[in-house]
Amino acid sequence: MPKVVDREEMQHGILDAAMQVYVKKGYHAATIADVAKAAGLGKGTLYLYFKNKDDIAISMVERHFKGLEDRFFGQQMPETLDAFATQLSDTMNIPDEHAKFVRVFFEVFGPSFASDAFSAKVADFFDRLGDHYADQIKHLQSAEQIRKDADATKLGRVLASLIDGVILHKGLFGIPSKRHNPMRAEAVDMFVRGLVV
Amino acid sequence: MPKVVDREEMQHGILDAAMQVYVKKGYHAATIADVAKAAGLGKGTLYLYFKNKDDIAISMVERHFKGLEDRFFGQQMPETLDAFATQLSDTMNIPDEHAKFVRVFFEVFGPSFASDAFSAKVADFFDRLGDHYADQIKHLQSAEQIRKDADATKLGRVLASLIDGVILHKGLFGIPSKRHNPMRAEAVDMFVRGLVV
DNA sequence: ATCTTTTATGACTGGATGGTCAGTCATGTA
DNA sequence: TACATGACTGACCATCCAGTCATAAAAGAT
Repeated sequence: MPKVVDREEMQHGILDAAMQVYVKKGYHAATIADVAKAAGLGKGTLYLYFKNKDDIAISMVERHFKGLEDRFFGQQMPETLDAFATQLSDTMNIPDEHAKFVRVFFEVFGPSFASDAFSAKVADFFDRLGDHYADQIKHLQSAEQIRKDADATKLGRVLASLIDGVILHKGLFGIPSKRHNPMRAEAVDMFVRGLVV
Repeated sequence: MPKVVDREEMQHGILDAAMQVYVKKGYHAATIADVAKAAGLGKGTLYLYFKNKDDIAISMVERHFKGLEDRFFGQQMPETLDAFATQLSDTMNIPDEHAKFVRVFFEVFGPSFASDAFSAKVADFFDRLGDHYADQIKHLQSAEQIRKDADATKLGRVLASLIDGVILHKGLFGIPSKRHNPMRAEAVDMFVRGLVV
């Protein structure tokens, strides 16, 4: 048997390298040669693992969104308002590498939002997130933790926007944690105040 | 005197055409020829009014941000919490043409955020917006309209993020007004509830 | 009419880069 | 040691497009 390579591991390595390059130079300014160099590979080698430049970008987003999915949806149902608040705060405390990705994502996929299909796909993510929060709000309502006249569905969707806004601002403007932390706290506090009985 | 043309009017027309093209195809996919055609001009003519492709993008953003400046800062000091709420709701009710611009903006300038100078400039806009809202919150506090223990500065900045989040979501996902309106209302309500005495 | 200056044009060019492929290398098998 | 096969490479090519420029058109002045 000849030389054997773990394809997935290779792809991961290339994506890591690509990410570094894209965050630094931007996707369009970066050439395939740049990415290859950063990955310590020849240009042609990349094409053994990815179909073309677009394929790299798409794979990158898929890998990234998989991570987000866990982050946003992988929480347990909170039993108290305090627990909910803590979860929200944690969710908004996005790691730097995710934050930096925001820029690349919009550079690459900004134009894709012109397509209804693509747009719908991302919108769906936030709709589901809204629903997810709505469920938690409803749960807290039935547990008598928060006021019952709040419209859980709408509120969930707004919460998704709020969280996304806070995260995007960190990602785009590179707000350092020191400044971002109190902003998070205040955002959660603002929201929570609207919920107390 | 020979033929005379209103430069500014010409530039405006070109920017309008460019905007249409960019929103539809994306900035990088669009060629100068596309823009020229949309503007009903020859390719070379564009170079009489703009130095190069970048210049078009930059001028576009400048014109756009000037509009935003008015939109965000051109409000009078609210005397009641209700008035404040109405203003906020109006601010978030962004016109479609502004909303669509969001995508183009991020496509073109996403990578620019890697530069500290650029990033600082945009961040400054939102810091000023935060301060602007902080002033209004303070004013309402001294007018005994809202609770006095709220930290106006932090709250102002969070409000800026919230508003931006809501606007971005409309722009990026193309949420139609019919769905966006109740979201706005809920966002304002959520915020206002955190302010009542 | 004709002259003069500004405005308009689009064929052309030079540089850049995504993707290919003919050839080389590495590794395990017989 | 010879062989087989997958992994790797980078020079090369075909394409694309921003920006230029030689030429033509437009329009006010006289």
